[in-house]
Amino acid sequence: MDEPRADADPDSPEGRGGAAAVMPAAPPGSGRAALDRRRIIGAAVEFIDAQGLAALTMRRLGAHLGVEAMALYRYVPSRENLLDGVVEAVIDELYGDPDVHLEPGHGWQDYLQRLAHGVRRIALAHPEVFPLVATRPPAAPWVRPPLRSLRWVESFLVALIDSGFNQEAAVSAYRAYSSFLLGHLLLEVSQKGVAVNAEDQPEGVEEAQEAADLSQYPTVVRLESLLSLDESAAEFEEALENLLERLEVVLREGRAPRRGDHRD
Amino acid sequence: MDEPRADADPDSPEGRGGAAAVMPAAPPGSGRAALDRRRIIGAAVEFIDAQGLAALTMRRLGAHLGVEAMALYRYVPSRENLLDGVVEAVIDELYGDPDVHLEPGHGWQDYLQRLAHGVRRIALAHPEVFPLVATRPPAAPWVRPPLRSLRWVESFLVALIDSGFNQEAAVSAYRAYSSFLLGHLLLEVSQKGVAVNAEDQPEGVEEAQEAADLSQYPTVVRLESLLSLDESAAEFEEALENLLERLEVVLREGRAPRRGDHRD
DNA sequence: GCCCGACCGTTTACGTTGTAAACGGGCCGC
DNA sequence: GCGGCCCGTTTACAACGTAAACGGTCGGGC
Repeated sequence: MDEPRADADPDSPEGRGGAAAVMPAAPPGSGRAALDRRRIIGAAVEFIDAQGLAALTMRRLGAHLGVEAMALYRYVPSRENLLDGVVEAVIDELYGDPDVHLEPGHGWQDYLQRLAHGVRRIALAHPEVFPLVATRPPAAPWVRPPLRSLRWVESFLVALIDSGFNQEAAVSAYRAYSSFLLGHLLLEVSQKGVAVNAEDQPEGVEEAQEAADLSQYPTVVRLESLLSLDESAAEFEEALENLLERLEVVLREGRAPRRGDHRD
Repeated sequence: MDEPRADADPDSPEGRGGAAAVMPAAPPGSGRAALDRRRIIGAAVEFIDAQGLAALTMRRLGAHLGVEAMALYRYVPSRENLLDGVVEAVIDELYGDPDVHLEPGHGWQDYLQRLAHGVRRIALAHPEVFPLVATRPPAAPWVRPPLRSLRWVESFLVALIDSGFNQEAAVSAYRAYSSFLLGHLLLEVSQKGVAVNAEDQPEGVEEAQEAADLSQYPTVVRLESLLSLDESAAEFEEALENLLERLEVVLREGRAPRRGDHRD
């Protein structure tokens, strides 16, 4: 069971080394491993990946670390702050990804491609965490999900400006890129979540009743197999390429991608 | 304060009649208004809009309705189910929107435009509810947020197929459309949420410290005013038009928008 | 006219949650 | 060797979601 497939998604966790996790610098002989903020947050990520966000409780997380709940409060001021830390830790995995670079050595398109796939890899590795990445209120208005890190925003803007984008175009590209990633990845992980929930209760009774309801929606029924196909990887790639092409036009025309209404 | 501006966003709540709310059919002389599922869900939407999702408690919602918490359980099996109802009620506001039609009378582009703006109006009217719309696990894999209603999925597919899209193209368009809406609107409401939170604590101390941190990100600092500009309406419009153009090409070429790699 | 069961909101109760506060033990420098 | 500090535990409490029992207020059958 669970063997890697030939046509595996290059961003899926199985397609790579396996645990691309946050890895709290493991215990190098430290006996039982001392508690500290990083270890706690790492354990929280693990826990959410395994049990889901709703199951994360201070007491349960404590138990997972072999400690009482209150011990966590010496390193983490509150559960809310812990969740902020979880979000930060997860997107910080980008720094450890050898395929994503802070500086564009091979052009801005290569840079954006690598960055996008890096974020997608994170989303797929932590499907239960990603909705948190998507919805937690950002620290500042211009730090947008899912790229919620000043360092990446800076990197992004510099990369594009250095490649010839003017300021307005770079900022505009940042926004378009953010919504592209957010929409595609949130949809993808939410769909994945449904898939695993669905194989939990194959009861039969509910299925029949649900299918009966469907009689009012003949087109949905007719296209059900098409609709159920998971082509997320291809769609992601296609939409990303389309976005890059759009940005290329913007760059070549040297304008901000404003209301240009060339409708032909 | 709070007066409508000249360049008002046509999808913003102030730009239209005001409360586009769910309106639980008001009390037509029924004294104190009987409890029922619709009224409870309507009150929940109101409550979340006003106080935020985290503040919604069975006891508080009961109090808001002049009733004890346990009374709600006669009409709603659980808080989780109540939230599902909230999501459903909010997207069902689409049916009451006179500018959105279930059937495309003026072509598929008009149909998609109206639908998109209808959803955007809902997102802006209920910014605290929209993340719920975006992240709650859908009932079936092909019911995607934010258009989480079989009736609208059916309507969407029929509209496109009747307009000449083949089945694959219609399904593909449904996916692209969903992620477009999800990404743009989630980003927009999350940004709006930060804006209102930001004007709560203008302390000065934190601001200075935060600004100090920014010294490492000179480009972000330099572009701060550009980054803070809210051009959501224009960006939404532009991305929507781009999507429609893409779909138009797909339609004209009579292909499914698969891996076509014409890279020129 | 009376009574009875159905409806529907209240009361009470329980286990779980996040977190404040007091506690105590083991290790360190003096 | 001993006082203080670091850090995990204990105890405590208010608030939560919800199960169960309760009671009042009806409308209809005898």
